[in-house]
Amino acid sequence: MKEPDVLPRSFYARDTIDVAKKLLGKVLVRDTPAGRISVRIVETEAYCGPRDKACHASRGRTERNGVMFGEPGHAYVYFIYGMYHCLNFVTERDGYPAAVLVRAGEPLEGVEAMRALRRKAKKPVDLTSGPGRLCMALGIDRALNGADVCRKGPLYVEDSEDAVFEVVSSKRIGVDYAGEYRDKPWRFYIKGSPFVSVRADKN
DNA sequence: GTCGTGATAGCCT
DNA sequence: GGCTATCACGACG
Repeated sequence: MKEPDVLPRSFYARDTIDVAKKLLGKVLVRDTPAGRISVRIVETEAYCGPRDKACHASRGRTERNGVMFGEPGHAYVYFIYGMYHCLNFVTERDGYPAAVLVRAGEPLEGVEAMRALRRKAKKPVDLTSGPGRLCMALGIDRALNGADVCRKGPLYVEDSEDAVFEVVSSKRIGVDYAGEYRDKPWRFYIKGSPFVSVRADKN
């Protein structure tokens, strides 16, 4: 069996909504000293640059969101609600601040390692169904902010065989403050996947 | 099963 | 000082 390719920088260096859709079904890999953990990405959201009021970059460049202003194909990891981390991939051209939030995955490899990192998950489906949960299960924190995900390292994304699935779009979660951008249908997930986040069916 | 609420701290005004 | 790209828990039934 041929080794899967790591998604190249050109994959991320294009329209953010495109990237968000195309990431569905791809394999997110977390290499740790304790072993390899991987999930199939089943849910994403697009945050489309300075005009998108839901995007952190809409209030200008800061220490926190600086990575988003840089080269595509890097991880933008931030801390939220005083407790959780969220994982994003920087998109578009260098200098244009946009990113895709990875909201949920389907566990593939390293399930035991994920369970150890997320003792509170009662069922397998609770391991990675939500942006905060996903980061817990994969041991992702701000140490990985800025990491290059276009080559093998602690964090990267592999291409996958083209599986057949239907993509559903809906409003993004938790962005009610974003004015006219609140209702943009920039959340995408794999139809029927039991691993999408808990608020999946709200629209 | 669904609903409401509290936790908790970094970030920005 | 207010807000946040969330989650877990307990109260219901």
